Amino acid sequence: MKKDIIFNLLKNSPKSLTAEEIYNDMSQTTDVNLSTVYRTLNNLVAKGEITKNVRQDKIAYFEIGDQHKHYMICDNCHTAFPTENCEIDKLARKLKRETGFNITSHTLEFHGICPECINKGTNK
Amino acid sequence: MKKDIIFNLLKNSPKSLTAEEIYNDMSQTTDVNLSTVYRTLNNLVAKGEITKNVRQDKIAYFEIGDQHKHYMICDNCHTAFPTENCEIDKLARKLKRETGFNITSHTLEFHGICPECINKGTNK
DNA sequence: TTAGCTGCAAAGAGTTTGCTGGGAG
DNA sequence: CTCCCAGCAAACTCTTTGCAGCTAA
Repeated sequence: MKKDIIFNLLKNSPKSLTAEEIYNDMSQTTDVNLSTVYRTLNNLVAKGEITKNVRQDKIAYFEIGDQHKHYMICDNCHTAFPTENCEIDKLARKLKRETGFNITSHTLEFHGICPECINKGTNK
Repeated sequence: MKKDIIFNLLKNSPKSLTAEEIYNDMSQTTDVNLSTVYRTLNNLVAKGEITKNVRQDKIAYFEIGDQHKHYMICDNCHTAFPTENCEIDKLARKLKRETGFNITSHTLEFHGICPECINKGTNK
């Protein structure tokens, strides 16, 4: 089942993946259609097994539900650097308490220029 | 100049606006084209006068640069409730110090169900 | 047989772009 | 006269959907 292949790709990836990345990867060993990838991913999201996150580039990134990560994204080379420590949960709980809003998820994204691009002076 | 109309709409709005909202609003008094709205908004963003933020719904929201706000978005009624206090700047400074990444902006978005929808029990 | 996967092609939504005419300085 | 602004239509990108055939239980 292609669902398993997709799930495993996500499971073994250290970073979140786009539908296209998954499609390209799978294509090397399996016969797949992009629609199938999207459809499967949406199924997994609906089941709560994976997470979907739309970034500033308007592209949806998927990852296994439990590997909650935030990223620092370089506006020059577009690399996404994961940030482990998420102190937002504290803030979320505080907001929940103060407003009665039942917060179930959040997204956080930092933008700027990564050290490498700063050194290379390749900033546009 | 339509740029001024657009800028003022954003200036007088308590919340961030989408290109379409701006277009609809302007259309009542002025003759405009959606492309013009987009083009003007992108100009303003390039000049740093306004800010563009793509949310999970894949729609770009614009606001005046200095009114930095985050939102709690109800997944049921889709209303966006602004959150004033942004403690992310602290985190950003810390990350900058630890990683050398020059963070210039960030986005934060909370998702869940708002008090009103919880009470009404209209959750799907 | 019944239900759930697929592939394929077409549709959709939001946004961008090329080309052209117009108005401001 | 230049140059920037605006309108229009077409193009683009990522994603979704309808339809039909297949496959597994």
